[in-house]
Amino acid sequence: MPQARSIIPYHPSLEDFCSRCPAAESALCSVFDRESRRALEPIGYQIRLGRSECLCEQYAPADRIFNLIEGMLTVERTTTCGQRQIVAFLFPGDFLGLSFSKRYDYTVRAVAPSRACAFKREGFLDTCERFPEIKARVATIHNMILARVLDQLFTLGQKKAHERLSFLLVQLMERQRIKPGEALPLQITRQDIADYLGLTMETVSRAFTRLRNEGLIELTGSKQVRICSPARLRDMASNQ
Amino acid sequence: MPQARSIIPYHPSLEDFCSRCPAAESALCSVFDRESRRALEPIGYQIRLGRSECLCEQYAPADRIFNLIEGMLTVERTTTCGQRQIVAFLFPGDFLGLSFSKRYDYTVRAVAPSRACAFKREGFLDTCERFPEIKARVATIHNMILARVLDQLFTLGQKKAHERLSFLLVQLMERQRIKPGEALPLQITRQDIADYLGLTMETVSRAFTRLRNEGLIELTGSKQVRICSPARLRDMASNQ
DNA sequence: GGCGCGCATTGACAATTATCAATAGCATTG
DNA sequence: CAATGCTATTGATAATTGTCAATGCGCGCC
Repeated sequence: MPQARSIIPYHPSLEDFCSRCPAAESALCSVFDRESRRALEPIGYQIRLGRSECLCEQYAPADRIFNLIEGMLTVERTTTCGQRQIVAFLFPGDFLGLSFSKRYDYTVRAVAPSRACAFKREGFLDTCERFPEIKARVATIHNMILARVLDQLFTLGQKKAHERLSFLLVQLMERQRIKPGEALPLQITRQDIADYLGLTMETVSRAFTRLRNEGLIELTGSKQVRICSPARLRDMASNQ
Repeated sequence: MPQARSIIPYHPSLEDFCSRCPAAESALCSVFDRESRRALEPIGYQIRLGRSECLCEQYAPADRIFNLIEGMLTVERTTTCGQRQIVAFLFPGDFLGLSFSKRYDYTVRAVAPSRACAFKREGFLDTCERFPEIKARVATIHNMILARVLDQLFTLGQKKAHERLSFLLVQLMERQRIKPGEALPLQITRQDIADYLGLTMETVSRAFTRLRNEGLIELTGSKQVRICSPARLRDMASNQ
């Protein structure tokens, strides 16, 4: 398993980092004031990840928390017998690490070149103590995570292959704020999609073909989709 | 949808209620001292539920939180087209209600005659404010819920019918603290199991037969199982 | 005890998805 | 540009699960 390639100390230009951060308005740290941010400096890093490198690995001590700035990550679990389940895709602004136990329960892997802020867990929690808003924010995030996982659970339990794929496409569209008609960049492989939806690569591929034949999507490349009819796709995902 | 049948005001014998509560050592309220318990009196009820009656319903205003004392509940979501997904089974001592939004996202239904304590949400939260332990406790509970849902997600995404059933049986065994060899009371129907595991009733039935034929379980009645080999059942659930 | 009702099991068959294999597309590299 | 390797698509077939129907079992009710 490839590990993080380059780790860049957070200082000295943290002001720069944060003021130019593309995830600034959605990231957790946006609630911190300038002073607290300075307090975060000595415990912070910025991490760059290449494709398929890991931000953290299942069973490793959970001593850091992260904020994704740029790129796309998967949260996944793999069994000894090689089955992999992806439980989430993460996008810029997403925060991770606090809901886990002493050790990471999941491996977080980059599907595209990514950039993340990492903080020593303890120090970060100490800083958080001084911000009541942040607790509410973390609680909200946790609720959102639970809600998403429950949506996924419902999908895996009740839906057919093409419905599951519709569900994922709608979700990716919303999370990446793609407007109707705009091209949706997938970034992930068919295998990633399969491991998220509890299917095989081949079934996912056939589901793509089916949605294309029904005129719901256009495949403008194997990793780029145009959503022709978001409404009908949504119906496909939720209803019948 | 049948609603809660009998609602009994919490007072006047709250002391009695709590001191005799079979869920006392595991329930959330165990951290409250005598004084706080008195503060809960005016906002508390005790609710009795008959089979298939609901403690709360999807989309209803989430103004109450609950502690299950006796019986067994399902947490479920149903779509307009009639598909039902059970996301959890609840047992005495289990706490529910705080992770939800303004409205309940799920229906909570009794699968057996049950008894629960209900508290007005606001008042309960106010009381909680005075107990720092309770926040940690609630956080722990939420993490446990998330962990359980993720286990279920993994099962639905990666496992075959008989493996899914093994997973559920192991879980029921552990949650009800059944010792090896002891009879495991199921309480739930085959349909409930199917709706939890993302299968049909018939497939669940066949999975039972298969586990029986392989000598992992004995069916001592359609709602009572003896686990012959917990270890092998666990293997079946997790491994291959 | 007999009757009826609901739930569980089993069988036959259909639909869906997985598996295996072949081929195609596409990008990177020498 | 050809070669290579990886990913995606498609086809044929097998395995799994769903659907529909028949039967069995247990339990409460008269």
